[in-house]
Amino acid sequence: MLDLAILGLLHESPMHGYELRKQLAAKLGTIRAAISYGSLYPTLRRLHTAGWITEEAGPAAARQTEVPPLTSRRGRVVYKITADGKERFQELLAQAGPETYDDTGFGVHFAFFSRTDHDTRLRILEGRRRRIEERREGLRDALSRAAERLDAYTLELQRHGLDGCEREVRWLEELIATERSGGQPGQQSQEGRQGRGGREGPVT
Amino acid sequence: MLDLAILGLLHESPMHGYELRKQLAAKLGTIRAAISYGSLYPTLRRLHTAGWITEEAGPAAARQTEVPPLTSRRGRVVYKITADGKERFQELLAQAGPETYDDTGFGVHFAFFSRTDHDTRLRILEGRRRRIEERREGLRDALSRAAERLDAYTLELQRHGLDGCEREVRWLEELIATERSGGQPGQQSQEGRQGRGGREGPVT
DNA sequence: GTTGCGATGTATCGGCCCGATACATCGGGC
DNA sequence: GCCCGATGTATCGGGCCGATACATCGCAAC
Repeated sequence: MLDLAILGLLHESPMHGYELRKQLAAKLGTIRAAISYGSLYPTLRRLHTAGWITEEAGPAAARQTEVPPLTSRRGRVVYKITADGKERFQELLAQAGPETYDDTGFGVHFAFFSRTDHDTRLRILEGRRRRIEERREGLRDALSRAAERLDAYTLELQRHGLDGCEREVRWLEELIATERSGGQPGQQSQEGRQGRGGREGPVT
Repeated sequence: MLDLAILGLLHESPMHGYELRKQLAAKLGTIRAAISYGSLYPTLRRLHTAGWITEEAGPAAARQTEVPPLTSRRGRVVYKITADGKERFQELLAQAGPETYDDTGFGVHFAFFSRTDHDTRLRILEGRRRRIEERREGLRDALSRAAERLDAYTLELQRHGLDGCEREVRWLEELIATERSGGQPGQQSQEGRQGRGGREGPVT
């Protein structure tokens, strides 16, 4: 999953690790806290070994190449996607396994939807919807069957979860409808959206 | 986190691993998919080593004690909480670190709120609210600052995340208000709740 | 002017947890 | 009589996290 996210960001522009982490947090902040360095650097190494990215000494280190490193000077490393990496990125984008529909997997795929083709987008949205619907049904069953056997707080947790599922399904329905009509998300199709943060430009 | 959940369930009644996993899924299904055996058994072993639970041969194995195990017969193992374990459980319930406020940590704590004292409940609910409010502010900033630089799908993901935060905060506000007034969740304080799944019995 | 602090930056280590896999029992349907 | 799905215990490789260490740079306070 990290592979996809990193390849996707490096596809936009080369970067060093620290910057990568910040961008990752900005792009995926809604779905996962913040990727830790303990994951980032090993993953970058793995991607490098596989030939999907290159590692180059950045300006900070290059500045010092003439002076031999007295105190083992560690420069910044700039990572760059390769042609193979771009291919791999497309491959990861298109393939939709079970892990594509869980919270994290779906979030990462969705974040790169502008680079994904129409059919794949639709397939992933529908797969995700099915997944959430199953979770919702499970919750509904649990609530109607075992309502008396659970304490008030567990019950409230289930109800809140059920609400969340219903909200998620509505959101997905809207996205699927927009997708089928060939539009992009963001231009309000219904009355239910007041101008929040950014953009409310005219229909493209 | 698993420690707390397992100890909490074993506090209700002794169980073997398979049953434990099912109950865990039922109780925490809204917050984490389903605890895997690759986590469960090592954790149980750890709890046993620490002296917080005991492992006993269950009926299926006991039935065969007279016949020497020809084919290394593996019986079911029943786990039971000890006095130390109950103490540890209370300790884990009361202590609220940063990880108490993330999605999983909060969910697990909340699921055992009926065994948590009033003050701790309030402290955790408020800590969680603060956490979500911070996430919400970060998202709001990102949306107002970088709206033009993001593609439509990333933007939509942020908006959906922001909605989720606002919903979560409203939910927490309600719970905090209920908590302060000394009530239990579930008895609708506002008009906004129609009878869904289970229970709408009279006030206890 | 130096001292100290927060942001930038790279990297590892122990440990939790997951998914896949293996193996064994048992009840019931075909 | 046979297979299949539910029940049940257990391990292994690997991904990812939190804590930690180390190093540089700009800037503000003293």
